[in-house]
Amino acid sequence: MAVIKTACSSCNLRELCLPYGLSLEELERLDDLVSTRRRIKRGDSLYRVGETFSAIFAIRSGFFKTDVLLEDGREQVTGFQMAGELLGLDGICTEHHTCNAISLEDSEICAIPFSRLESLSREIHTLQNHFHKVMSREIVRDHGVMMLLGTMRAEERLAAFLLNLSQRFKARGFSHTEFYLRMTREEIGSYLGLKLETVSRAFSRFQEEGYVAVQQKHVRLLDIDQLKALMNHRL
Amino acid sequence: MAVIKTACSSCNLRELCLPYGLSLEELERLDDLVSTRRRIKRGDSLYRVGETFSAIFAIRSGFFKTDVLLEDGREQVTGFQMAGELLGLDGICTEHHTCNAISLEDSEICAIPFSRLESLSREIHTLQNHFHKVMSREIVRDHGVMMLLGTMRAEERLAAFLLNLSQRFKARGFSHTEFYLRMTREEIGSYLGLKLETVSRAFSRFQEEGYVAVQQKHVRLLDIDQLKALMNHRL
DNA sequence: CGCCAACTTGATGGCTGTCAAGTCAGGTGG
DNA sequence: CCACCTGACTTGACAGCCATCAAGTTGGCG
Repeated sequence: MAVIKTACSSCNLRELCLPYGLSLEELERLDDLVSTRRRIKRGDSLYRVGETFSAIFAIRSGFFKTDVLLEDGREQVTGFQMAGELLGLDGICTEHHTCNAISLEDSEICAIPFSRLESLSREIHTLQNHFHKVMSREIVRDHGVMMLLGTMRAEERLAAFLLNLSQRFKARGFSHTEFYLRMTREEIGSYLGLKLETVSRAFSRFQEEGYVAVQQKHVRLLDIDQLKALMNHRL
Repeated sequence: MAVIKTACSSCNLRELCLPYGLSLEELERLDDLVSTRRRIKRGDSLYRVGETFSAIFAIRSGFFKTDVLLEDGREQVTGFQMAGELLGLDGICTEHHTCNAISLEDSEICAIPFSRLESLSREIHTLQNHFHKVMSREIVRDHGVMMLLGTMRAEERLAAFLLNLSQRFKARGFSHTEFYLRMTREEIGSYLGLKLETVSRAFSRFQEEGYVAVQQKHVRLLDIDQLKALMNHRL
């Protein structure tokens, strides 16, 4: 677990991450707060259910999943997170983490001690408001997932999932039509409320229809409009 | 839309609602902020998708649902809210509401202008932290719903739903074994990702098994342990 | 009293889960 | 460098849960 000094002011994710909208002077104050950067190896967890919560984490590079486990072993993946996104918001309410955060590739995160974040956001209005927006965005995102799980059929869910990834890669300057999936079919399935075989079959059908080209974890979106249509109506 | 002056300091929900943990002096400052109480008639909406967000709302009495609509008409109920709970957190991130909040019985709400809530929580640490916890709790709650929608079967979902209501009524001093459902079978179904017929059948089976006694919207929980067992394992 | 929305119950079908076999890709060790 | 091994993935056959369609019942309200 390497620890490196980091600086938001020089981070190229600052327009996506917590610093969004801050002035230079404010940025420097945030630098003091973001104390440590940590490397997390693929497969390792950043935090686990039950651990005491003391910091939220910004992903500097890499890819994570969060999941919740039921007593009988069933797993629900609650989200996939990429660079610039925050992890750990679930821990605020009970001061203990309520899900597991597991890295899906070698990653780097910035730890932000929560009590100090609260102090600073009492002083910097912009930071306070932005943090509230980030939490609210998480709530809205969750509502989208509930919609997906509650009303959509298998292929609609997968289309929505791919389009969401596409958009997020685009926002980070990567190709929005071609990318590698960091997660397994089983993890996609868990997120979408489907079995891995169903995910696999949906991929195959998308390929037959010419909407996507899939080879294992490599995906190319060939017809985004069709995917959108498929997600909205039911064709 | 009647407007009445209200006071957190004299509200009997203050231990459940936003004032939780505040000192008397702090409570009085919150009173200044919670400007208006409003009555919402059954079936009316408190806010709708797209409206500009300016305040969050605390439910003083009554019962609400929040829902999201898909272009093709599909509805997902994202939650049911009762006295002491907050509505409108979804609107913070875009400054526009992203779901509809509809009252399921005649209700009263307190409007809390959001910018003033932010100001005050920059001054009152306790209020700031409590507000963060409320938002975080909402995120955790959503994860629970995702688990429910993603991994549970119809009867498990209904059992989880009934037990959740039971617990929340209990926290408000009402019977946790006997209550009226404010929502229709269709709304329960939408929340649980099921069709109304499936909800109805699950109720009937619970009744046959002696777990509950149902008559339309009146529910009595007869065997809470069995319901819990049904939710966790799969029997 | 009659209407209508909400609910219950039955019959049928289809989507997705389950079980099983086989393929593919990447990593390890000889 | 190649053979082997393992985990991830694909594909097929079948089954079951829940959706759909349909008819009938109940209860509340004008």
